[in-house]
Amino acid sequence: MSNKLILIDGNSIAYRAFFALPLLNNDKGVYTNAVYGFTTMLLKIIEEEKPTHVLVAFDAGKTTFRHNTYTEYKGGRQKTPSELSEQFPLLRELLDAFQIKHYQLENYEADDIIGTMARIASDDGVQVKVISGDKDLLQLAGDNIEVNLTKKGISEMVVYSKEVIEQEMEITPLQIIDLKALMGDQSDNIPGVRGVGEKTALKLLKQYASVENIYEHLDEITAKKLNENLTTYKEDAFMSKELATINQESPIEITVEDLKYDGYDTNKLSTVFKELGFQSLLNKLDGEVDVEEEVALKEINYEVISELDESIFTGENAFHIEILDENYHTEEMIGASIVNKNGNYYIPIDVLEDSAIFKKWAEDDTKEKYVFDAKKMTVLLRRLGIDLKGVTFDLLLASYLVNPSENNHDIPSISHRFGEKEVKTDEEVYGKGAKKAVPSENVLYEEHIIRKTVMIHLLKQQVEDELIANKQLELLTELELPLALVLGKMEATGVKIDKDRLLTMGSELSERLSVLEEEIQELAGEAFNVNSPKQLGPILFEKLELPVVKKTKTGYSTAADVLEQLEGKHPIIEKLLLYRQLKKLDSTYIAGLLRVIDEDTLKIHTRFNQALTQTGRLSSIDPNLQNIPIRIEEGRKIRQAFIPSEQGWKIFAADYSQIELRVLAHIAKDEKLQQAFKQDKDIHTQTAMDVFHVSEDEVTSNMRRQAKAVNFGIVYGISDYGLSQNLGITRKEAKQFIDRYLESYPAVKEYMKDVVQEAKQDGFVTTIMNRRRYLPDITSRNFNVRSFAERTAMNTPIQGSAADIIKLAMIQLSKQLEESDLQARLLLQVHDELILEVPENELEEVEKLVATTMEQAIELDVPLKVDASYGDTWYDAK
DNA sequence: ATTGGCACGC
DNA sequence: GACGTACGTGCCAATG
Repeated sequence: MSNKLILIDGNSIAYRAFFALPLLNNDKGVYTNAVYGFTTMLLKIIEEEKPTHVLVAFDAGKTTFRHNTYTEYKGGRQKTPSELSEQFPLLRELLDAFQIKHYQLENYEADDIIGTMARIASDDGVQVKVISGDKDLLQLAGDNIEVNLTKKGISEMVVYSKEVIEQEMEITPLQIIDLKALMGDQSDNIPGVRGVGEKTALKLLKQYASVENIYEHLDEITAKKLNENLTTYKEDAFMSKELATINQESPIEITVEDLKYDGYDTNKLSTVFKELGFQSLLNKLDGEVDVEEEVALKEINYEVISELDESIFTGENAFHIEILDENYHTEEMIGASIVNKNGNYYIPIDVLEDSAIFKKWAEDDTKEKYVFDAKKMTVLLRRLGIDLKGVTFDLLLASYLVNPSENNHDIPSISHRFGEKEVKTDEEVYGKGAKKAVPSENVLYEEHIIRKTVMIHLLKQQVEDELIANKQLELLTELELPLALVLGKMEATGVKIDKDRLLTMGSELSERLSVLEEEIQELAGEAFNVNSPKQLGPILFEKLELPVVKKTKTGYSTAADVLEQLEGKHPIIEKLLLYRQLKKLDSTYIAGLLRVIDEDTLKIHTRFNQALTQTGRLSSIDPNLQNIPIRIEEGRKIRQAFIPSEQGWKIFAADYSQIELRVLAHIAKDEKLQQAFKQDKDIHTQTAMDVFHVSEDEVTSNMRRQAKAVNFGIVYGISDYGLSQNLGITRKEAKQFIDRYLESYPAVKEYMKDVVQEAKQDGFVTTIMNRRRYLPDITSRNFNVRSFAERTAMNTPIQGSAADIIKLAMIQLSKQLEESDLQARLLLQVHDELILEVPENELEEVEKLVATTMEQAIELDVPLKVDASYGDTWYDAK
C-alpha cells in the first residue's frame, strides 16, 4: 500500500473552528470550541483518509522571515481573541493523545513547513493531502499533492487537485502566487499593484503567465492607467510575489518517517476527551477503553437489611429506590436504600414491601427524607400502597433549579459537578441498549444503589447552600417540591381512554390513508413510499417539475409550508397535505395512544418531566399528553377518546386567558397594556388598535390577525424572521411591525432593554418566583448567537413566570380539593390549562373553586382570567 | 442505535 | 458577509 501523508494547517483550522462554533466551555469554564471542532475534523480525516503519516503544523511567534522583506506583513490584523489563544495548549495536548506529530519553526509560518514537507514527501512518491482553510495553500497542488479547503464552517471540505484548480480558476496552482502578487491580499496586508483586482490580474496572467513576463512585455500594455500603475508599483509587485510564495526549502528538522501515524491511543484520548468534556465524542472512538483505566472507587460498607428495625432511622435520611428503566409506573423495582448518620442500609424490595415499620416511617411527615426525584419515589411507593410524606429535599429538583441548562440531572452527573467522584454512572454498572441489565452479582448493584444514596445525603447541604445563596430555597420547598407530589398523584391517577373509540377512528383513518396513498402514487405515476421525504422530493421537483421553494441539508424540503405554497399547481399537493395530517393522527395519536393503554384499567399514565425545560414549563412523555390535537377538527376528535374514569363524571377544563401577556403587562409595568386587561379587552384587537392607530371598529380581521401574530412573537420570543414566516411577509415588514408594537407600548420597550442589560450584567434572567436561566451567549461576538440569547432574555421571564403561576395554582388547588373533601381530581396540565375529572354533583362547586384558585394563585397588577368548561369527553369540554 | 425531516401542542 | 432563528415529544425513513 502506498503511503499517504496528511499535512494540517493547525492555526488555520483552529481559527475556522473557533469562529464556526459557539463558544462552548467545559465544566471548568475553559473554552473548548476550537479544540472540539479540530477534534471532529481529525476523527473524520482519520476515518475517511486512513493516513499512514500525519503532521499538524503551527505558526511560531509573531515575526517571520517575511517581516524582513516587509515589516508591515500581516499588519493591521485583529489580535487573536484570548478565548482562542488559551485553547492552543489544549490543542497540543489533544494531538499528543492522538499520537499525531505537531511542529513549529522559529521565523517560519505553518505554510512553509507544510510546503517543504509536501515537496519532500511527494518527491519520495508519497501521496500528500494538505488541509487548511487558507486559499494560499492552493499553490502547493501538484502531481502527488492535493489541497483540501474547509467550506462553510469546518465540517465540509472541498478537494482541490491541480486539475480542479486549472479548470475552475483557469490558472495553474503556481500562478496563484502571481495572482496574489498583482491583486494583493487584504488579510495578510500584502499590497500588490494598486488598481489591479482579481479580474485584471487574471486577464494579465492569461496573456503573460507570470509577473516577470508581464514586466518584460510592459510596453505591450496599452491601457494607460494600468500601464502607469504597473510601472509605479513594480517594486510592490515583486515584493508581494516574494511574500506570497510559500517557502519550500524551510530548514525543518523532521523527516517523513518521523510523521508515521499508527492510530491513536484510545485510553489516552478518552481521558483527554473526558477532561475537555467531549462526552458525545467518546463513543466515536475505536476500540474499548481499558477498564483498568477507571479509577477504582474507595471501598464502601453497607448492611443488607433482612428485617427492618426502627433503630436504623434517624431524624434525617437519604432514601432511594432503584429501577432499571425509565417508566416508574410499570418498571420493576430493583432495591432500596437508606443512608444516614447511623450507616448505609440496603433494603431488598420484598423486605420493604412487607415491613409495617417502613410504611409507618415513610408515611410519617415528621421523619425527614432526602430523595432524588420525589415524584418518582411517590409513585413507586404508592404502587406498594405507601403514601410517602416528609420529603424535605429533592436533589433532582434542586440541581435543576440551580441551573436548568445542565442536561444531565442524574445522580452521578450532579455528583461530579459538585466534585464528588465516588459513584459510577448507571451505564457503567448496568450497560446500555440491549445489553442493559442488573449485574448477576448482588454487591455490584447493591453498592451502586448505596453510593447513589450516599451522594443524595452528601450533596443535600452543598446544593441547598447554593440555592440559599441564589435566594431560591423557597422556590424548591414551596413550589417544586409540593408540586412534585401533586404531579405524582396526577400521573398515578391516569386518564381513562375510550379504547373502542380510538380503534374505530383508527380503522376509518387507515381506510382513508390507503385510498389517499393510491391516489398520490397514481398522480405521481409511480409507486413510492409516501412517508419518505427523500423519495417524495425528486418526484415533486424533478418529475413533476414543481418549483423548488426551500432546500434542506439533504435535499428538497417538502414541509407543509412549502407544500402550501405549491397548492393549486398540481392536484397531488392537497392530497399530500391531507395524507400527512391523517398519517400523523394515525401513527402518533391512534397507534401511539393504543400502545400505552393499561390493559386492566384502560387508563394511560403519562410522566411529567419537572426538571427539563429551560423556562420552567413541564413536559410530558410516554405518552406526551400536552400535544393532543385541537386546531383542526379531524384531529380534535381524538379528544373524544379521553373520558372520565367513573360513571356520571365529567371532564373539566380550565385555561388561563392570555396569561403570558398579562404577565408581561405586570412585569413591564405598562400602563396601556395593564389598562386593556383591567377592562378585559380583546387583547389582539387592542394591539391592532395601538399598532395601527385606528379605533376599535376600524380594526379589520387582517389587522387583528397580524396583531395576534405579533403578540405570539412577543410571548415566544421569535425573531423578525420568525414573524415574517408566520405572516408570510418580508423580514423588513416584520421588523416594522415589531418596532411599531414597541413604540405603542413604551414600557414594554423599556423592559426589553432592561432585561437584556440585566442578563449581560448578571449572566442570567429570573422569573416572578426567582427561577433562573443562565444566558452565557448574551456576550457572544456572533450576531445570531447573541440575538438569540437576547430574545431568550426577553421571553424567559414571561414564559417562566406564567409557568410559576400555574404551578402555584396546582398546589393550591390540590390542597383545596383535599381539604374540602371533594372527589374531583386533577388529571393533566397543558402549560396554561388544567384538566380535571369531576363528579356531576360537584361541578358547580369545582367550577368556582378552580376558577378562583387559578385567578388568585398570585397577585399581579393585572387580573388573571380563567375560562372553564366541561363535557362528557375532553373534546366536549370546550 | 442515531440522524434528519416532519407534524402536533402551547 | 454569513451565520439561523420559541420550546418540547414522537413518528417514520434512512443510515451506520
